[in-house]
Amino acid sequence: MTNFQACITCPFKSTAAKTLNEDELYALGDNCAQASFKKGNTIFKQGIFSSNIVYLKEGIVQLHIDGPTSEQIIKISKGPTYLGIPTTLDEKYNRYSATALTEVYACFINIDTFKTFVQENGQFAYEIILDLCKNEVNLFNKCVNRVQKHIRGRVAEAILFFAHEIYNADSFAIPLTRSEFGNFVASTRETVSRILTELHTEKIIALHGKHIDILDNKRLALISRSG
DNA sequence: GCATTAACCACAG
DNA sequence: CTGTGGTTAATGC
Repeated sequence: MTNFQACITCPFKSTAAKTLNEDELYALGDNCAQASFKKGNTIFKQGIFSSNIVYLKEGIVQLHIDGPTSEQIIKISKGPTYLGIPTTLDEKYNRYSATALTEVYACFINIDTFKTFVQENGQFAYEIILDLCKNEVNLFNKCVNRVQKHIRGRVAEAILFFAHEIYNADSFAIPLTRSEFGNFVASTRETVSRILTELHTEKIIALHGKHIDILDNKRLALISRSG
């Protein structure tokens, strides 16, 4: 099975890839490979040599880094999105890892092909830069919030993040264990567990294991804001 | 001092 | 793996 058809007709094309002309799309198809991953699989790993840009077509992924004391979840991303541009373009070895939180379909794009597009197609390069910019600003905010908000605010923010950015719904199942959730909001599983039951008894959310229904968006947003 | 916050520990289901 | 209770260190009033 050849790839180039897949790229031309791919329904998950990135905004950047939409700027590519037919020849470039064929080139992309010839220089990338698709792979699928099951929940828990490693997509790429910190410290391992990397020569591909990863494009996440479908699925949810956690990016994590081996910190001074333990593994730290940096970010949770949902496809379609690029995954490893910062860790591939400028670095010989991956500076962080990506692990599937759901079933994942991803394309591994040859780095030289990707670089050629950036160098020769200004529109493509612009869309990539735009993406990286949004990302950086977003992470700046996350960084400040993680340091300055109280744990209740961070948990509330995380719930709203899943609702708005990942599931686009007020009812969903968190793709993390309590322990991972704790890690994600820079806290512990015990504390997160307590806050969640608190929010439940306060009728701000309905909680059934990993399932969360947001009952009171206003109060949740208030808690997220006021920290 | 006294209260609050949140981590750490331990144990049960 | 998760929830809960007790303990404790740090911080604020």
